[in-house]
Amino acid sequence: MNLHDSLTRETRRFEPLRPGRVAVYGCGPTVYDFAHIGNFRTFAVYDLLHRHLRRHGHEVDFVVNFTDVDDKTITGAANAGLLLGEHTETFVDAFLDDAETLGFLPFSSHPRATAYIPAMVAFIERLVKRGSAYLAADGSVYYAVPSFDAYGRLSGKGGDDDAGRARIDAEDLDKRDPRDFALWKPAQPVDRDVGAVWDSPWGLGRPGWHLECSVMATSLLGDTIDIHLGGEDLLFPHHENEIAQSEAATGQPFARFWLHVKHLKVDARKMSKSLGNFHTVRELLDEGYDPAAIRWTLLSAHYRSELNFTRDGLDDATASVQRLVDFRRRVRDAGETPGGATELAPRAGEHLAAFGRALDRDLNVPRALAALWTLVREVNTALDAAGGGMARADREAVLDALAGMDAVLGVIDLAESSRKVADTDEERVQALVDAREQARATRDFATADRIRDELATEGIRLEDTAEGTRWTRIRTGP
RNA sequence: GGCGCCGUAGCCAAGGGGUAAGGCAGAGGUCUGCAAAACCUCCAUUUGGCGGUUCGAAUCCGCCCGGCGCCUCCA
Repeated sequence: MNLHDSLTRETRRFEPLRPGRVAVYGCGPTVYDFAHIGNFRTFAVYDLLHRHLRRHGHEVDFVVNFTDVDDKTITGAANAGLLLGEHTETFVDAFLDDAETLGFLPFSSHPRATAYIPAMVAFIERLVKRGSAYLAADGSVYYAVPSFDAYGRLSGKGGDDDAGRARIDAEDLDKRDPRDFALWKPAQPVDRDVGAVWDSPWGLGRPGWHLECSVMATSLLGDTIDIHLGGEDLLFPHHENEIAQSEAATGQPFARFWLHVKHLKVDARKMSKSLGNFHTVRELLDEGYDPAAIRWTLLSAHYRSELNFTRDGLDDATASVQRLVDFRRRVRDAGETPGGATELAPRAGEHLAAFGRALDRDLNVPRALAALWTLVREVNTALDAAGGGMARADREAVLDALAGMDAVLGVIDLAESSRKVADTDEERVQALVDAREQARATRDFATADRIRDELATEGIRLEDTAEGTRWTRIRTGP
């Protein structure tokens, strides 16, 4: 498969450093609030990559951290009158809930920054020893950017002639270079209030944000990882700083591929609380949207393209997901016709292969979806022509192809699970459907249509077929 | 100001030197008591505008217009 590497700005073939085992690190949420739909676009792409790597037969060590100590988490805890851990726990749990809602495969591990403080201290000591970091008069330990020649290679920013250099103000006076960044910060009163202080050779304090990811990544995955992911905003300075720290400490290349996910916009504007277009997953669920439709929407554009998140888009996605659910059900329920496989079986295999090839091209989901819809249309056409039946071998091949595609898309089972009805409800619906059948038998269409309309308002769709009336719970959006 | 990205039909969205994938919506049709679902047909001589390179450009180059991101611990 090929992936686009932000560092070299080229798309090239990806092979794991260790055959069959891929080491991936994705910058995770800062747990100071509920993650929003934009955050989840990025994480949905993590899940997409995770699933596709597994489709390739790789074992994947996929680490997604929780940043549970930084300015925002500390401020949030202080405002809530809680200890840091008490405050962040809520949002850690919420993230894991939302991830499950959106059908994410469990990641290999979710390290919390606060669990890696000793490793961070040791990491800083190595950097100080190597002359890459220094203790400043204010008690902070800073990374010395000028000591790292390759600084700026990833982002094209941060050269010593950069305009940002002018950004020197009072708080930077203790730095040797304005680009230097904190690895360790001395304890402030608010830090002590919420319990965000740890001991170190430089006194009580807490780690700098950039350091956290370098330490968790190298601790869990080794000095050189295969793929490092993040939102596009993290390219500078976060990822630039991660490279500088990690490579200075280990002497090894840090990440072989850097993938950056483009931000989504909402109604063509940047998402922000002031514009009122700030959505969380749970809010969208409360409005009645299907989790599978949200997932579909987040994945439907290429990850390096801007994605405009709209209600219309969610409605489109709802329809697409419903069509897939209907399709799988139709194939599963199809009557069996005698004989062996026809041309349908090899065609299904070809479409699955095309689907995989598209994803191999830097996770090109839109192109992959074209293969999916071609499969759907060809099989539906064949079913129509054959009066709704198909050969067993064909059906198995089609279902295998569909399962192979959905192993990456992950929407069909997710959609089915949100369409379950309670048993009692089922009896009531069936009774109404039976009553309608009686009415139809006597050509009392007024009654029949009234029942159908009533059920429609509950999201129950009726279909009169040659084998009788079938009913299905569908999703049509809020 | 510095660095970078984007502009494809009503909407969403691929392609990225060889003659515009796919989905949604819409129109007509098959099926149906009527529907629904499904299928068939139609739906961009054209890819923000103007030039240029080329046998050939949506794809390359230049300029212009419009939108956006990063440079502030926002995914």
